[in-house]
Amino acid sequence: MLHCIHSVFLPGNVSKRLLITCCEPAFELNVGIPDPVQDTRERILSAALKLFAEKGYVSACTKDIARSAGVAEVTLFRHFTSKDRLLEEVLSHFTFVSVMPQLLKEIADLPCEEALTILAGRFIDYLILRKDWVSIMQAEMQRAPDKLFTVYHAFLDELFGGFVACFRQLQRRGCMGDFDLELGARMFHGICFNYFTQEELLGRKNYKSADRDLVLRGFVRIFLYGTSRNRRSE
Amino acid sequence: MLHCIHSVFLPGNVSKRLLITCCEPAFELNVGIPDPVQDTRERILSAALKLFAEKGYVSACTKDIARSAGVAEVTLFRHFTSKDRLLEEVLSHFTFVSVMPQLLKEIADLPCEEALTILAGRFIDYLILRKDWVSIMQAEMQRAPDKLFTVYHAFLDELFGGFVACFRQLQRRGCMGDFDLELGARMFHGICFNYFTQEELLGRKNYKSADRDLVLRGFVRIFLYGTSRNRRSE
Amino acid sequence: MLHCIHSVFLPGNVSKRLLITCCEPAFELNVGIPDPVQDTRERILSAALKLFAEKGYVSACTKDIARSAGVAEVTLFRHFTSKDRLLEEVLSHFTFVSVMPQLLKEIADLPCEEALTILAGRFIDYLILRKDWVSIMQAEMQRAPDKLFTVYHAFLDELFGGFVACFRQLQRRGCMGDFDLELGARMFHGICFNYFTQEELLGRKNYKSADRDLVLRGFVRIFLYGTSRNRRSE
Amino acid sequence: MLHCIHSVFLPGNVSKRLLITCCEPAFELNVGIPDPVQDTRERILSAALKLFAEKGYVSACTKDIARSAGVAEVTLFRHFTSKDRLLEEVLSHFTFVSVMPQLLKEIADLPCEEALTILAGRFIDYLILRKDWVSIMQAEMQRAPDKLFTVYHAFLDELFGGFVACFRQLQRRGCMGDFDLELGARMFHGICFNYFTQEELLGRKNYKSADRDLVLRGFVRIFLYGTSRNRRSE
DNA sequence: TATGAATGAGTTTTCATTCAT
DNA sequence: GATGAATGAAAACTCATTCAT
Repeated sequence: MLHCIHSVFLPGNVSKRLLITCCEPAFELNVGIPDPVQDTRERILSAALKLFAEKGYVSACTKDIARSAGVAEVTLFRHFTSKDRLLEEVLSHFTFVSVMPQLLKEIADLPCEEALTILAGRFIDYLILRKDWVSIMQAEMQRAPDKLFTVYHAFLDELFGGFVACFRQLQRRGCMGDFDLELGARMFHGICFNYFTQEELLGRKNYKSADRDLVLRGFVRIFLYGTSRNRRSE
Repeated sequence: MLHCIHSVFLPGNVSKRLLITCCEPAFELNVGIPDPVQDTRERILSAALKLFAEKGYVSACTKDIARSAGVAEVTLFRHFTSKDRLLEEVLSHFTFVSVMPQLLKEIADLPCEEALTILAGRFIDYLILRKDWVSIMQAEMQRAPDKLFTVYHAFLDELFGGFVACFRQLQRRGCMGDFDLELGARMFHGICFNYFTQEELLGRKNYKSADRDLVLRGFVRIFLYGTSRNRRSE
Repeated sequence: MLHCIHSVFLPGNVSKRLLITCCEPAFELNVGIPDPVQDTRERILSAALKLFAEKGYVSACTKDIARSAGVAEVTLFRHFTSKDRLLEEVLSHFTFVSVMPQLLKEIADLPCEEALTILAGRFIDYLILRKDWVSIMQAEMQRAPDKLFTVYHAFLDELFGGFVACFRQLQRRGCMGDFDLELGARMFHGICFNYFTQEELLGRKNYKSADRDLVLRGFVRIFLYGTSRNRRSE
Repeated sequence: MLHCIHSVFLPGNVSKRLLITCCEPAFELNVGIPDPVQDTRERILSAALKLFAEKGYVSACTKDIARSAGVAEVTLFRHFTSKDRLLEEVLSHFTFVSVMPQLLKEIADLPCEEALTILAGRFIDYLILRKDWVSIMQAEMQRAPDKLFTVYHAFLDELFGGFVACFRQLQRRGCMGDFDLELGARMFHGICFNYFTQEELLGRKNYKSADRDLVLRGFVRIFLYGTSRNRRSE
């Protein structure tokens, strides 16, 4: 269950490798114990994640998921009882892990603009890594079985909390102004999440990807200066 | 086809009435010509919009749409050939109309912060009015028949263009700093759209709705100060 | 819905023809109006009756029923919503009709032994005519959805009432003794029903069928003498 | 395999305890030899008997039977090869044992009416004890694998034989008239079996159970008087 | 002997779509 | 133009049974 921790929010661009690895983390961690049962289960989960994201929950049929996982359709039901339960398990199995704490340490010594730019970058990397997961959430929220709501809201709460903590740390260091942290967190999240949505989910490659850092830096600067007015105005 | 224009981006809060009216605008506009054929067509489109948004494209079955529109299932096919075509027609029928031009005039004489706050508010009102439409787009983009992409990207382009034009106007009036307008538009859009998504689509009523103006004003201030640094720093 | 009345409880042995006709009575009555919808419905009902009786409810699959009715499987569901509902409709569609009144008239002038023998014979004929229906009831009662219970108990109540009325009539004519009519009805019913079960359902052709009348007459005599003891003893 | 003998046809009413005990008789008899293999086998047989009776052969799935017996599903197949064979084994394992001989001795000295009333009562007690077994037979006869037919017909033959023997004994003692014994056996059986079916299987508690003896006595009297006419008429 | 894992064949049911009127 | 009836294709899910250990 601890898979993907290492790769998340690490410096550097997200590589194709990471995206693929993301779906089958057990392999790396359990190399010594190739438990065939877990393997089957894991393969089904990964196949389901991929197909749910690709075709939507309803259109991704269990037969295809099973075939794609290399097992018989029944096997899927043996492991997950129903398609609905499979969705739930997929969404909790691949759910985020708390990364903010570590990240806060990483950016502790960086200058403010640098810190926020890296924060934004890592957050987006993380979303890219969890692209399928996010995709499913975006698409299925309105059909929203309660379980989804719970998981997704927990995800958002965790994020906002992380942003708030980050801002507070920067404030303590004296490099961020005094402002409504909750509101700032929502704003910062909106900017990053929207960037991700447009670039990755909608495929609107408005900016060459090489320029990503520039764009994010641009966002950060506006945000940083905007929230600094109180300090400045003093 | 131009229904809803009047109600969009007009000053004042979006009332329940408007939201409801939105789905059956033809009645009000075509009172003089109660063309029964158009009527049938319109009723199907409205029913489809509602059900697609509610249950997702795949899960909203033609039988339910037809029943909800008060016609036989076959009639739906007479009018729209296939379910796929129906989706396309729904999405273009209820698509946005260019509202920015008018809005620019409205805020022409307002002080900058006021202008942007109202812009944000109207934009969100507009999204609320088009909630079903947006919902469908969010959910079905990944399944993305080309047609959807085209329509949605046109929608976004129009929006960004509008924001850019608005910023440019405010710059000319000397009340906004010098900054990358495209980048600003993306940022501003992200903030507003994310607010809408969370409040309306995800039902995360973090802020009491009475405070909406305060929140938006908070966003706008940060954005405004942030983009003014260049001017100020001079 | 009035099918089968004419053929039930008429004098004479039950012929193969009657048994077959029983399942598609509408043809005879509605010759002038070959309503294709009713026809389809009727064909499905008949096929279902037959297959349910033959293989049991669970084992008679809807595909086979549909094929045997000459329609597509979906058509069956269009008409009956679910397999469970189909069973219910089959059981009420082919349910008994009140025949006792007419029968009482028929045997009004016959000597007592003759009257009871004919009553027993007709009752068994009737069961043979409804063999499939009874078969299903026997087999599915324990799985017993409430609906079945209701229908079957109504069937039994009607029968017992009929027997009681018959005995009372014979008493009035002075040719039956004084005895507990309810108890007598249960006994008489048990004898006849058991005969039917063994001969028809279990295929225990212990007695040559030509002797049926003899067997029944034997039963009747014992019953008749047995219930006459009170009169005799006076 | 001879379990239940002691409790069958013993004087006194059938207690709840007997009914329950009936399914797991081996425990009591084999206390000294707790053969674990037989135990497993026995547990499966009992579970199968219960579930077959409750849900019908087809609906009682091997998984449930196994779970209810506390073993793995495969184990069931190890012991019985196939579900069909399991049914056969269940039906022969729990089949009746010849009880008539003993019963004849018991009623040897009783007055005729008393003897027949007790005979009827014991027979019904016996059926109640074998309720599950009878239930299965009733329900599955029509699907009738040959094996079932054989077992059930043997059961009936044994019964009829018993009744005939009983009647003959009473005749010898001079307390029953001269009549067709086969025919009488069928009649007597029908009356008792029908009583059982209605009270126990169909749950038609028409008569308060306290009155059971009265009802049976009523039946017996009619039967007795009816069959005595020949003697009397002389 | 006992079992956890896996499966092929089949079940009921739903859906978009066509036909005939 | 509108519809009731009919359908082929596919969906989720179940079941008895086998395999490997």
